[in-house]
Amino acid sequence: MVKNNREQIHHLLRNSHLSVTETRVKILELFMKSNGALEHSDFEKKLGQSFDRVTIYRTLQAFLDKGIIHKIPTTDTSVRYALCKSECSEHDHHDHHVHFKCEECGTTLCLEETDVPSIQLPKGYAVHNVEVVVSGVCKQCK
Amino acid sequence: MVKNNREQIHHLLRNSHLSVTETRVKILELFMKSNGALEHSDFEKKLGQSFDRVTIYRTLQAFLDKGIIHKIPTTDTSVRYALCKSECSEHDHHDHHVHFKCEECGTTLCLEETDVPSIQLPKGYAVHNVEVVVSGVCKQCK
DNA sequence: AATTACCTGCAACTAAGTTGCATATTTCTT
DNA sequence: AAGAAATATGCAACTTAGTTGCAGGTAATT
Ligand SMILES: [Mn+2]
Ligand SMILES: [Mn+2]
Ligand SMILES: [Zn+2]
Ligand SMILES: [Zn+2]
Repeated sequence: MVKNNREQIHHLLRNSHLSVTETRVKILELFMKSNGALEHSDFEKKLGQSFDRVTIYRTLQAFLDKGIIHKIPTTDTSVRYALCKSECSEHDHHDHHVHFKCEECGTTLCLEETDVPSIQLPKGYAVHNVEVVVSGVCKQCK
Repeated sequence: MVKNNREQIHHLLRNSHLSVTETRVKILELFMKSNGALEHSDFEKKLGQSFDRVTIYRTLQAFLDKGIIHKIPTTDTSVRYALCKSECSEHDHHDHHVHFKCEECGTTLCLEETDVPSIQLPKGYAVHNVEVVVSGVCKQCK
């Protein structure tokens, strides 16, 4: 039997020891139905003014802490967020996939199938994490 | 005969069709003597209040446009800048090296010797640029 | 030295992010 | 199912980041 979204979300939140609130459910629904990564302003736009800005900041921070979402690096000041699809948990993210930013449509995608390569650094550096962000033109825009 | 810094800077600016001004020289000197990448607040700190914030923004933007500096992606809202050591020019950056962020001291470094690997994306994506940011512990901090 | 081109500082504004605290909502306990 | 405890939210107030127009200043060109 297939769980519906609401149920999934409920379990996700409970497993992360977060209480189930309207804001959190709405934001998770947004993540689930959206194609690419989302940035803060997307939430303000898509949720209208039904939720306070501060609540959205705090919700995203909570999701990050619990390993529900991850950040994607950018060269501008925006911060992009996407759902963790692997089994991330509190303080233990392992989203070892490549991210793609389309220069045409602006969408940022998680390429779950594309692993980050291992990088050989000069002697003396300890590597903890490798982020790869590719930019170019996406399938849709070609 | 070895050129001194001032002369180098002068030539760099003239070659980029930028006039030689105090702000630009000071900011380039800062880049040259600093170890890692710099962010906007570093300039305000290190230059004191001798220059207007706006001037610093515009100076960095001009350097970016001319291929004198490049940005380094981060997962926070800060933007880091570093000198281009390869032969970048107006609207044509090619800094194909890996960046390293130390989790201990916070320094962000250009690892000029470490090339970014080529990445094989799923069919349908056109790749224009690949950014690699490694985090971990640097030589000094180990 | 004068003219032109370009750069800078200021003011005013918009957007982004943080913190403390009172109130509201959710969860736990009985 | 009701009350107590724990947690989340909204608001206000504040800080930091970034943008734009414009007047005056500095650098380059002749
Ligand atoms: Mn991702
Ligand atoms: Mn670099
Ligand atoms: Zn696209
Ligand atoms: Zn370090």
